[in-house]
Amino acid sequence: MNNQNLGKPYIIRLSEYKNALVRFKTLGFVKVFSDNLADSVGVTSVQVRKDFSLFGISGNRRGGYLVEELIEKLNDILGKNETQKVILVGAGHLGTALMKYKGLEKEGIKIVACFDIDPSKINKKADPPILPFEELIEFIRKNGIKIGIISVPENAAQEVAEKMMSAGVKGILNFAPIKLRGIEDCIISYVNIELELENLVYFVNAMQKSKKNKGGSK
Amino acid sequence: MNNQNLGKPYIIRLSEYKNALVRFKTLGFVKVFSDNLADSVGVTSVQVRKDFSLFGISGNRRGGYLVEELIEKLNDILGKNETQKVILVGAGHLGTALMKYKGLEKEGIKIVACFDIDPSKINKKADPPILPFEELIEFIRKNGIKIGIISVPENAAQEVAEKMMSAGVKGILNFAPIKLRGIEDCIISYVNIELELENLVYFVNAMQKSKKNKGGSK
DNA sequence: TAGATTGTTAATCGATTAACAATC
DNA sequence: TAGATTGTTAATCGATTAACAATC
Repeated sequence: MNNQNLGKPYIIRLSEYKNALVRFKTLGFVKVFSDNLADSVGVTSVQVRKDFSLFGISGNRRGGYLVEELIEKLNDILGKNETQKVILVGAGHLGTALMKYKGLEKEGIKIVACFDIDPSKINKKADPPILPFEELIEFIRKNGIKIGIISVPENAAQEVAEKMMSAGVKGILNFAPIKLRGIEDCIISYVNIELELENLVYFVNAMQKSKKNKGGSK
Repeated sequence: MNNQNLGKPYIIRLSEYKNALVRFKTLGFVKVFSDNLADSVGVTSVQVRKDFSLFGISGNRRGGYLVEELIEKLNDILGKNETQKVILVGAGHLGTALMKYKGLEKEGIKIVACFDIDPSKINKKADPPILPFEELIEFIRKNGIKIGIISVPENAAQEVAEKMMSAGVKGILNFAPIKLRGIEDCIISYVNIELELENLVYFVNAMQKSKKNKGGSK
């Protein structure tokens, strides 16, 4: 995804290192080398050490890093000490998939409520509850929500974003395939599945062509 | 999604320009300026012209670009002249959302079949049909499929990828939150929702902190 | 001690932006 | 012609990589 999103690629990598470390820990590892992390995340070991040095994380020369300690430090940097409460707008197919997805909770991210304009989708007893769109602003204010996910159709996304921002949301993850106009102090991030596929199509085609032109040599 | 994906960020942008142009066209535009495209995609107009020049696309000095013609050229570059047939493995919540999603067809991308190991999910009459996982390799070979989407749990993703590649798939879009070991002539792309959210959490936290430290000034 | 690994400084690479020339 | 816009060359910026010093 490349992509089109927030700068600072090393933050994404820190999350990836952290996830790899958690897997290493379940395997019983006590220490790791930058090489292990590099392999697991698909970067070079220099990259790993460089990223760590950016945040003052140091290991033991010759002895690698202590898994437990490193996870702790990374969680601290990434702000993962407390569960992040996020809201979701749009209870369509994708929204439902996100609500049902267990992977988020594992990362300390909890969808605390979903909102939709379709009255037939409202279900206040569900977990997370699906509430009427009109209650969005009040809910955000009351619960101090800082992060929202948008999974509504393209033509509704901008309005949803504006309501979120007006109520105090500071970070939006937008699945609608459209650029949102934001305000200065809100960070907007995108996941655009069409775009990812189109990109893949282009590179697959390009590869096939270049192979043909080279007359079948690799 | 920043990020973690294929290089060449301008290809993603070309898709974005193309999408914007399609919208302009429905609004009745006959020509556009690089400034219009820049605004709509969220880049500068120099970026737009630079990207075009990379592919030998030129407009009319003083007169902008003809919408129709530009769409044509971009579609040509992006390989969008014929419908792209892709397959999907994993008919869980996310997989189902992808099958139901109309946005792909609009972009000339068609999920022609889905595969799952759970017998209760098989439905050969559905559109797209949901077939047994054992039929994956044969289907790919018979239909010359080049692109596959993986939406299975983390621990199954590598096996699925290997089966796909062995049958001739050259591009994979992976939704499982794990790095896949690939082969030389297959391009692997990632969409990782947890990672996007964790990234957002970090930057929202960072912003809040920096605001506090500056004593409330913007 | 020698070897393996970390951590940092400098070089390289690629992408974006600035400056400006071309021209309708 | 003057003004607006395109298109290109050069400068800048940031991220990655190479080289190497430090040290357990």
